[in-house]
Amino acid sequence: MNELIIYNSLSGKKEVFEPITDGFVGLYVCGPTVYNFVHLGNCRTFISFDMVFRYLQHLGYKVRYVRNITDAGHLENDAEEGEDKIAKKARLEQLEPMEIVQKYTVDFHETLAKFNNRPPSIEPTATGHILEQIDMVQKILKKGLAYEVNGSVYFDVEKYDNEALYGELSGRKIEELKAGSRELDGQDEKRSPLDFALWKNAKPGHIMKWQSPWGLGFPGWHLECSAMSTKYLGDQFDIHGGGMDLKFPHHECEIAQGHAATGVKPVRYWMHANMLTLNGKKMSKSTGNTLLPNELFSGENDVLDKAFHPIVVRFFMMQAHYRSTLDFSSEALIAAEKGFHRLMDAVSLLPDLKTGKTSSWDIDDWIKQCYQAMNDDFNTPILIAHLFDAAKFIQSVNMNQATLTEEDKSKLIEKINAFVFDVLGLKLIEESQGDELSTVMELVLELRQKARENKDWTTSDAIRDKLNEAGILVKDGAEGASWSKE
RNA sequence: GGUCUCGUGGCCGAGCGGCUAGGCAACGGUCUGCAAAACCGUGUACAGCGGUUCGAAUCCGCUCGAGACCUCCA
Repeated sequence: MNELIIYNSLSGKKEVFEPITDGFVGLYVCGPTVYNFVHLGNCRTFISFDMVFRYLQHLGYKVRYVRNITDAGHLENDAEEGEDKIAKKARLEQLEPMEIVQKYTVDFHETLAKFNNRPPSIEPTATGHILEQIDMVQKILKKGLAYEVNGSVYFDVEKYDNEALYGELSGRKIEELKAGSRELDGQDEKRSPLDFALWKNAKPGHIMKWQSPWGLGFPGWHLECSAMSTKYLGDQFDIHGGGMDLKFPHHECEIAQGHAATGVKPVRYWMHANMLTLNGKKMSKSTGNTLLPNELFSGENDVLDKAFHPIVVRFFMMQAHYRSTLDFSSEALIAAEKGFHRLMDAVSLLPDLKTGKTSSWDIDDWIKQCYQAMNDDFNTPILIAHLFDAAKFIQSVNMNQATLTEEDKSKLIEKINAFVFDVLGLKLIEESQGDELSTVMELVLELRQKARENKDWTTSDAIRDKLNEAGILVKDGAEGASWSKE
């Protein structure tokens, strides 16, 4: 089998993946700030990395997957007088800040569970790691790469840039950044507009604050990820993921902080998932161009024509590469939904296939191609194309137009299940209408069969058409009729 | 304005120097009482204009168009 190749945002190239410790992978992904419901764009990133997590596990790696919950509300903007996002929401909803955090953390977990995401190995919170963050600030201060002003501590970007290289991830040069940055506010404490806060002094009235060597305050924008990834994965770890929009400045600052504090660059492979768009534009909380998962599942929204099952949405996302933007539309989702059902029908059919003395298809070659697709930077769309080839073959065997040996059948079952369920994280959508409907349908189809035997086509067609109108699809197969809900 | 992506057949979406991507839709066929489903077959698509090359959707340049980042956002 060929090697796993990952596109590393740091080098801008595909690189062979070599973990620091054989057989183990440290994976860190930036989690959400829990001050609002997660929208589908947020979900896409977490679903993408869930797939990465799953595939690494499938390959046999022991993966420690750390994803933070940002529950310390960072400021709304970089200016001196920003308002804490969680505190602001708490004021608007008349709740304690930690009630806000709890409410949206629960929503986040529930939503990702619907998408069949596996929970991360560790899900640390920012407020639970204030000491680690303070510790990291002190380390950076000791190295002389940060300075304190009025109870706040700022990272000295220019000084760091002299020794290391600031901007290597985002391809930015410090001179260009300086030229492009706005005028400083008159009372800004920062020496340079590029500097960023490691620790902020809490103004009177600021709710979420902690005691520190520099007085009462709260951690800076980017610090928590560095502190927590270092604590749980070490000074240097294998993969750091996140949304494309976090590349600059968030991840750039993480590199600078981590490097400054520990002396080594924190991450070997940087992975960035691309944006989910709606009407061709990035989904974004601040612009309101969003769709919430529950609006999608219920169909209660102005954007799409109907409701969609979370697993169908997951499949839709897997049909695009994680590094490409993906646009959300009814048409595209309906197409994905139909394809999904065709694939799952074949998967369900597989265990019942008859076997013979020969196989008319090269299963081993197919398996090889599936791994090749995934090993090439997690190319799920190509994997899915191969899965459809298999679906076609399964149907052919079912119709006695192709053959399959017992041995190949078990191989096929093993790998189809591995790729469809373990790696892509799909699952069969249960027709959960309960036994009542099933009993009724059994009776109806029985009556219809009687009519058909009597060649009473008027009655049998009427039953089928009426059921169809009610959203129940009747399919006449060789072994009798079956039904499914639309 | 700066930095960087992307523009593929009716729609979605891979590919990224030569070899059928795939899904949905459409059309023809097999099957069926008729349908549906399933299966078989059918598309000479790569924004435009130049260039490099034996050969370009794929590399280079320009033009047009879309988007992301440069302020919190996955």
